[in-house]
Amino acid sequence: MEKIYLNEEAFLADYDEDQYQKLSLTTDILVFSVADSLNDNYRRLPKKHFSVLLVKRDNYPFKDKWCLPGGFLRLDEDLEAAPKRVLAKETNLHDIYLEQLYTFGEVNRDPRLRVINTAYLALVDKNRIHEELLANAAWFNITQQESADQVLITLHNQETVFSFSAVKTLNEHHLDIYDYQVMENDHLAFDNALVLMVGIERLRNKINYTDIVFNMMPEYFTLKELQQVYEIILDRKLLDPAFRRIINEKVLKTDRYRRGGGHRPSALYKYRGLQMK
Amino acid sequence: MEKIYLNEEAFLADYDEDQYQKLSLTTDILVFSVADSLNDNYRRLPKKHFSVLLVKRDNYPFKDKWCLPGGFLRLDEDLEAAPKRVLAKETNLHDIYLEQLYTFGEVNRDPRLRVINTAYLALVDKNRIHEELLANAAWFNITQQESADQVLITLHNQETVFSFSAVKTLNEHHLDIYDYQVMENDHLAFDNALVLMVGIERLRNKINYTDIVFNMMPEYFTLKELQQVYEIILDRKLLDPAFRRIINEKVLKTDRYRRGGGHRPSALYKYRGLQMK
DNA sequence: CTAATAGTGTCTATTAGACAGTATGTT
DNA sequence: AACATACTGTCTAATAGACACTATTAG
Repeated sequence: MEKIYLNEEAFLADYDEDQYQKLSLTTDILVFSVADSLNDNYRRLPKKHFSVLLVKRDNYPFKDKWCLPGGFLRLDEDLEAAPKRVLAKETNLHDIYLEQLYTFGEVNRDPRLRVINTAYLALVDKNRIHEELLANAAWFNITQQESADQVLITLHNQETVFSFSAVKTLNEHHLDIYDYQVMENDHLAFDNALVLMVGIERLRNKINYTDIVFNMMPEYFTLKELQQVYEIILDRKLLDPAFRRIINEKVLKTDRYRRGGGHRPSALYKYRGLQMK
Repeated sequence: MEKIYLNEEAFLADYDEDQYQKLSLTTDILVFSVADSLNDNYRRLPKKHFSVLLVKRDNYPFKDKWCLPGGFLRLDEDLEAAPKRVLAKETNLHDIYLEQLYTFGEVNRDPRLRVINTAYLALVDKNRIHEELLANAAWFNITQQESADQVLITLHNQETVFSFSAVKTLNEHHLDIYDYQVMENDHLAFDNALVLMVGIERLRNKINYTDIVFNMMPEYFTLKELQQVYEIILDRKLLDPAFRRIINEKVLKTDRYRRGGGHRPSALYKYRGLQMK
C-alpha cells in the first residue's frame, strides 16, 4: 500500500531509495576512425581502412580477449560523462564526436553481476591522437564480407587477425531494421561483437543523411579522400561526378593543394559546417 | 591493485559485486497511436489525430502531473522485458511493436534517487485495445506547431488541454540531428517532454525508410487512411498519385471495399510484409 | 443531380547513374 | 613520354512533384 504525502518535500524526506533493486551501468565505446595503409608505388593513393579501437583484457572475465574501451558509470556523473571520461583517458582528447548507440541489457550479458551497458559511438580523426595509445589498446582494421544473410567481419592489424560471423535477419521488433545473431566469436569479450555490428549499421545509415563523416576527417582534405571514407564505410564504389555533385554543398574549396604524387595536384577542402534546412 | 586469478571460475567465485556503485533503471514507454475524430457530415472522411498514452501520477514526486507509463527494471528480467510488462498491464496486449528510443541519464532527472531511464517507443492500433484503459490512463491528441527554431506541442483530449514549447537547435553531438531545450512545461513529469519530442522525431524519420506505420494500422485499411497517418506524423500534405506510387510495393489490394460514405467506395488493402532488399 | 472521395494518366522537374573526355602533376 | 590521379561536360535513366481528368457512390 502506497503512503499518501502532503507535498513533494514531505515525500522526498521520507523516501527510501533502497526499496527498488539496484544494478550497475557500464558504458562501451566504439571508437571508429580511418587509417591509411603504406604504399609501395609513390604515384598510387594510399588505401583507406575503416578501423576501431580495441583494448586487451588483462583479467577475468574474458581474460586475454579483446573488448571495447569502457567503464562503470559513477553516481555523480551524467550518463554521457562516463564515455567522455573513458575517451579522454584512452586518447587524451576531450572533444571527440560522441553519440549514444544503444543500451544492452540481457540478464546474463556479464557473468559477474547484473549490468546494463549503454554503448556509445565515437568518431575521430586518428591523426589527432599524437600520444602513444595505452599499452593494452590497439587499432584494428575492419573488413566486411556479406553473402546472402551472412556477414563475416574480420579485424586485423600488424600483430593480430581474427574474425567472427553473424546471421542478419529481418526483424522489425528490434535494432533498427536488422537483427544480428553472432555465430562464431572467440576473440571479442561480452556482447561486443553485437555492439560492433550495430555500430557499423548505424554509421552506414547516418553517413547518408548527416555530416558525421567530417568528424573522421582532418581539417583539410581532398574530395577523393572524403570519397574513399564514404566508400569504405558503405563498402561500395561511388562514381566521382555524382559524389562531387552531392558533397559540394557540404564543403568549401580552399586555395591549398596537395601535391607530390606524380600526378595532377588535388585541391584541399574544408567542411562548411552544419546548415539548417 | 587488481588481483590476478588462475581462471575464470576462480575469479567469479571471489567476485564481490558490491564494489561498484549501483543505481536503479526505469523504463518509459511512448505509446503512439492514431485516433479518428467524430464527423458531422456523413460524406466527409473522419479526421485522423496522432495520439499518445499518458498516465496521471497519483503520488509524489510530480503528483497530479501527467507522465509516460513506465516502471522499474527487475533484476531477473531482460531490459526489453520491462516495457513489455508495463505495456501488457496497461493495454492487455502482448504483441505491441516496441523499439528502444534512447537512454536518459542526467544526474538530477529524478529528485528521489539516481536513476537511469531507457525510453521505448511503442506503436499500436488503438482499435485493438478493447478493454477499458486503466482509470489513471488517457489518450492525448498531439498537435505540433513549428515556427523557425521553436516547436509548440499541444496535448489535448475531451477533459484536458496543455502545451509546452521547446527550442530546436542544430547539434551534431547529441540526439540525432537536433537538440531540444524544453522551455515551458507545467504538466508533464520528469523529462517526459523531452522524451516525447525525441520520440516524435524518431518516428518521423523512420516512417520514411521503414514499414513501422503498419503497426498503427488495422489489418484492412484504405490507401487514403494510410496516407492520412503519414500526413499527421509528417505534419504535411502528400499528393495522392505520388503516395500511391510509392506505397504500392508495400501493400496488397484485397477484394473488399469500404462503402457507405456517399461517394465512390474505396478498396481495402493489407500490409504485404517485410521484404528483404 | 450533387457533393464528396477514389483512383489514374501524363507531363515536367529534379536527381542519380554512367561514361567519356580533358587537365596536370612527378619521375 | 608515361602513368597516375584530378576534375568536368553531358547524355540517359529513374524518381518525385504537379495537375487534370475520370469513376462512383448515398442521399
